[in-house]
Amino acid sequence: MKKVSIKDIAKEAGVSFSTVSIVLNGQGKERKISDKMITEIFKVADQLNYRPNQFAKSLRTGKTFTLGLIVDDISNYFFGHLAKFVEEEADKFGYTVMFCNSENNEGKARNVLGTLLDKQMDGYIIAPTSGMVNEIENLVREKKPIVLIDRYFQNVPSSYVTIDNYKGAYDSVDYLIRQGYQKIALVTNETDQIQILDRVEGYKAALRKHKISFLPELVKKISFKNTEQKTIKELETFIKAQPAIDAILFTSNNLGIPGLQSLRNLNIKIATDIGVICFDDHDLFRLAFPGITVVSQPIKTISKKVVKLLLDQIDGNVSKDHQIVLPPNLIIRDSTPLRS
Amino acid sequence: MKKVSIKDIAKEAGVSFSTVSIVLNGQGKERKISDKMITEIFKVADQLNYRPNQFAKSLRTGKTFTLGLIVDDISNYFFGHLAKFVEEEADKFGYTVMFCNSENNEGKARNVLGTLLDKQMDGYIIAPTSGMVNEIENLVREKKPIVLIDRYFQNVPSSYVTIDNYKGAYDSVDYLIRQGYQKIALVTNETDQIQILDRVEGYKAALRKHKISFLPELVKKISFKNTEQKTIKELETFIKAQPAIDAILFTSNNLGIPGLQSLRNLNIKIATDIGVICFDDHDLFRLAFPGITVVSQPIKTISKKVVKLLLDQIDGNVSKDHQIVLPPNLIIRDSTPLRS
DNA sequence: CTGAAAGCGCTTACAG
DNA sequence: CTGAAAGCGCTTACAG
Repeated sequence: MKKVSIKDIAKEAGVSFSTVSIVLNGQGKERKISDKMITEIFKVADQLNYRPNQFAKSLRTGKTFTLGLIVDDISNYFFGHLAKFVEEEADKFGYTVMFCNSENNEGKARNVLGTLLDKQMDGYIIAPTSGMVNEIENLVREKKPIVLIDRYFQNVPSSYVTIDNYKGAYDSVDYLIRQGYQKIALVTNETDQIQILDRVEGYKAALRKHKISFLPELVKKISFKNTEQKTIKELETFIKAQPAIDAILFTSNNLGIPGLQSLRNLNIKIATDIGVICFDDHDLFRLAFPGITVVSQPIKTISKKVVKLLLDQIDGNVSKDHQIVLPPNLIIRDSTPLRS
Repeated sequence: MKKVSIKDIAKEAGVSFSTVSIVLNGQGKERKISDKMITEIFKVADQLNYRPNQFAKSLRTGKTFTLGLIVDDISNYFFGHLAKFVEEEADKFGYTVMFCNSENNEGKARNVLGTLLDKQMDGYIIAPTSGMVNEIENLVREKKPIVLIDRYFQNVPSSYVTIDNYKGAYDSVDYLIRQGYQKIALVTNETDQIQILDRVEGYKAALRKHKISFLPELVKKISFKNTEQKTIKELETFIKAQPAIDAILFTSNNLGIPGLQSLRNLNIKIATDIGVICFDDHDLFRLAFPGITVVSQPIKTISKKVVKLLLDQIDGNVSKDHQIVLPPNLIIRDSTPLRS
């Protein structure tokens, strides 16, 4: 079961192996190789079940037809679906994808980026951790094809695709207030990542618009390092300490899901006792009873845009519009009824 | 920003590039390269920020330090978590993982396997579709490192890691009957995949044990090709047609989640009106109200075993116990109360 | 102790 | 129309 190479085909077909290479790469016609030779070579290649050695190819051409994807956590609803659609889209163009989880942790993120760089991906799709600014800056400077997702760095001129996070939060809070909620808590992560900061700003702006004063004690920040259990406990404590709260905006799934658990533990009824909105849709929110109102991201569109942007860079076509901000979608369910 | 190679280091350090290669591969000591040379070479490599070209390496050594993972759908709870843990585990040993979705579709599955083969993964982790028997058989015959997950082929002597699906279903139905349920429906997929067939067998066996006769009309089979909407509709029709049903066992998430939706649409109350158990845990089942009783798979353990088995094969250590069947875990929640 | 050389499997100017 | 040759960046016997 020896691996068959271009030489084996050459021997079998009675030509030099350069000719084989040319034909197999579809340049037979333009190089005026005789038709019968072309047919013959393809036949032999087929018979021997030839599969080109990709290393050799990559070593020569520098291309790998592989995209690197770094996300926080692939088992997360948002990133899992993103990964799926990215793979689907990349597959259409003959690319495969290699994924790594950063666990939202600087060290791990830098390591996996290093590994992907060593394996010379043709392009990179990265949800960057805060500490990666320098690495990303370098990649951009070196003109490596790269598209950031979910967040970006304001001072780094990279391509990215995100949603309008400010608007997502603004619309949610505006909607809550119109529904009659007044004491709206914000549960968010302790981070300087732009997508989170924008959500916080959107929250504040909506309060301002309605002349409701911003109360720092209604904002709870959770560390990325928390276990889910710890988050649940912290949220219980927070909610108990602020009994006047009549609604909560969670800035992510990772917060909203334990949040639901905390509310259940405290025996606080969603909709009846408290309004709830969460960023990012999820099967749970769709099917929970009551259904949870969410700010949903158009994950499929994001994935398509990301792959498009990246392949354009790889192919040397500079996209003029390489920083894409998509509109979020407020999906109203039963967790935010009119406040009586 | 030219890529620095081993030659650049050699020139800088004033030695031949073979020496550099030897030192960088940590064989300096045993090849008795002088200590100062070793230090010098490492220093230069560091200064020049040298990163070895992996193609060249792979071309010579045949190793890629990459594992290929083929799952039905990475955005699925079970496979997403599996992928995460596999990556985590592989990372510990210096391997990265390339993933592909088969979409449970023969053509796609065969394609992605071909691509991974071309890219010469060091090993393969595959949730095989039914049509892949021949491909898997070939891989096994060619002694390619491979471990199947979630299901396997009875006539192919490959490594695999699954749970005891028969027992999972048996225990669930046995439990339901002890709780007083009598008319237990089974909602499953239309497939000949072993993990599903085993679940069906477990269901039948438990009925037999309790001398409840098996009624074919209580079994609903759903096609993998269905959209979620179609499944919801089909399940509504099925449930309406069998009003005597007092419990349902769903053999997978992809069935249970639309199932919950169907029940809601029909205004049938889980726990009060009907008992529900589903295969594979999920955030939704944990936090739904009422919480859904599930047959949970030890995903982390599965992932560890899979990677262990695969790396053993890669390293040429034949594991005696290469077909692992782990016990499932019946997690009892509120969807299966004592039937009054 | 260290270096020259072959070779992994390709692609691609170049020559004829 | 087709082939000989160089080279991508490494590793690894082999020689001295």
